[in-house]
Amino acid sequence: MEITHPPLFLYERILGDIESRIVSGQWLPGHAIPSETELGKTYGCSRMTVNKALTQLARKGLIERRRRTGTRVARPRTESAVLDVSSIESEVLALGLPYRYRLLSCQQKSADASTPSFSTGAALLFLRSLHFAGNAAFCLEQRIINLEVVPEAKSICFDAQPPGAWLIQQVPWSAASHVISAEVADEENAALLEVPEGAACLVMCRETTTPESVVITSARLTYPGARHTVRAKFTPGNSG
Amino acid sequence: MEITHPPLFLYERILGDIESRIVSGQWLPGHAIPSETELGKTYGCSRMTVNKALTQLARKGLIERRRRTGTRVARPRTESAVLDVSSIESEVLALGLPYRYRLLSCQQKSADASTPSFSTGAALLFLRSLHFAGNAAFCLEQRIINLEVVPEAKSICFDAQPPGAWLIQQVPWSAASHVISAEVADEENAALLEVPEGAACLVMCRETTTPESVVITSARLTYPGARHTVRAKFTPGNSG
DNA sequence: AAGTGGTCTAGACCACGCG
DNA sequence: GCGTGGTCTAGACCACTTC
Repeated sequence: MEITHPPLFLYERILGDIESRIVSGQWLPGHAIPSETELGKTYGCSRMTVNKALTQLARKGLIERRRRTGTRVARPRTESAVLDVSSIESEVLALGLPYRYRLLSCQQKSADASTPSFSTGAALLFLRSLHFAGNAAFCLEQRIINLEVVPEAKSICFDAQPPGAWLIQQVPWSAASHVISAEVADEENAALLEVPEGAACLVMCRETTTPESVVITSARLTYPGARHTVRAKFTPGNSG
Repeated sequence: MEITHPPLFLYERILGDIESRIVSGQWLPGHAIPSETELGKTYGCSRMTVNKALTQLARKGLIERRRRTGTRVARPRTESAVLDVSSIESEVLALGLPYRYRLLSCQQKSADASTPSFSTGAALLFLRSLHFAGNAAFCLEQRIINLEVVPEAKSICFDAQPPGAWLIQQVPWSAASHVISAEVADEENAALLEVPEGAACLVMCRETTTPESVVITSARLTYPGARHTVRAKFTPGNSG
């Protein structure tokens, strides 16, 4: 499917060409994109047409434009532009509390029926870790990393560095989907999060995928419901 | 605060002028906006400059443009562009289940310390209702409507029509903020939602405000955690 | 047929930021 | 200085839709 191309305008073609080079990883974050005049010559069109394409890409956040230095591929700053969740560390610091992180476990296993998001047999890295705000437990993270896509993760030590922070540096532009739900804490999670057994928890599951729809990583974040909320603000026209 | 306007470009001025007329309710949904050529004469500029402003407004979804018939103020189709929650009815229908609605209670009271979002003394309408998907309870809605802003609500019968569906027709463009959290069901809510007492529930609180930051309505939606999730999808560049 | 939006042009000038 | 992006122009042609 996905045959939506009838009479493509020139600026749409330019936009699509550049976007696919970025999203495929061919042009990595920091890569210099030709100037408007150069692209105008390449496509045999005026600078205004090129400008229209590049301006829209900049508004989307895929590229960063500066005078004199030119246009470069931007580096993703958040795991989700929808919910604006950059990292748990910055969430905690935004509350004015000191941030601390502890790795609970880390092991390598192959994908099977219990991990339907990953193709069977793929090498996976399973991580469990706790994030603290001040002295209180803030969030329990259960992370799976697809080593077929990010083999470098094998040789990284996640004792000091949370996997989310490392991954956001590694993986170029990618898509993410979220599902938020509510659960009561079982005995184990209650002990870890320092809440009574049966307390309500907010669970956020995030899956990040490559343009080819291969899951790069899945994160399951469990927050004590009484201590955490997800906020979203909307003023008309924030999506333009 | 909010003095960020130093050297405003002309297209930004045009865009802002039109946006504020829409968002203030001066131009209601359906209102015809002058054509590009007319606006070009009004502002003493070329059509391209007007086009840049109007194109951006159309991308934001505030206006709808059609050839020959011209440009009109769009009508909001969702209570939140961020979470894409149009109405509970369409949520249920999207699951392929028949939708049913029942009003539990409806009473008028004045704002006091228990309703900090509304200025003290304001006339408020309190509604409690249940939404069903098939035969199962889907969501408990606790709604407060500010009658100072929407006095028409006094004479509306919410027995058959959910308040959210009615409000979205009434109120023009407005801003909404969301807070999502988790709670366990107390005895009353458990009975209404047909879940065991102590079950985890997802609670979404939404406040819709006028441009002057007066709260029009507040909605507290309680979903059985096991039966409902909030989904958000993100592909790079959806916000451009 | 007429008027609308949509794209595109081949110029222009300016502001910025690096050398 | 000089090259970059950013805006703006005064035209143009086309597609579409209603009349």
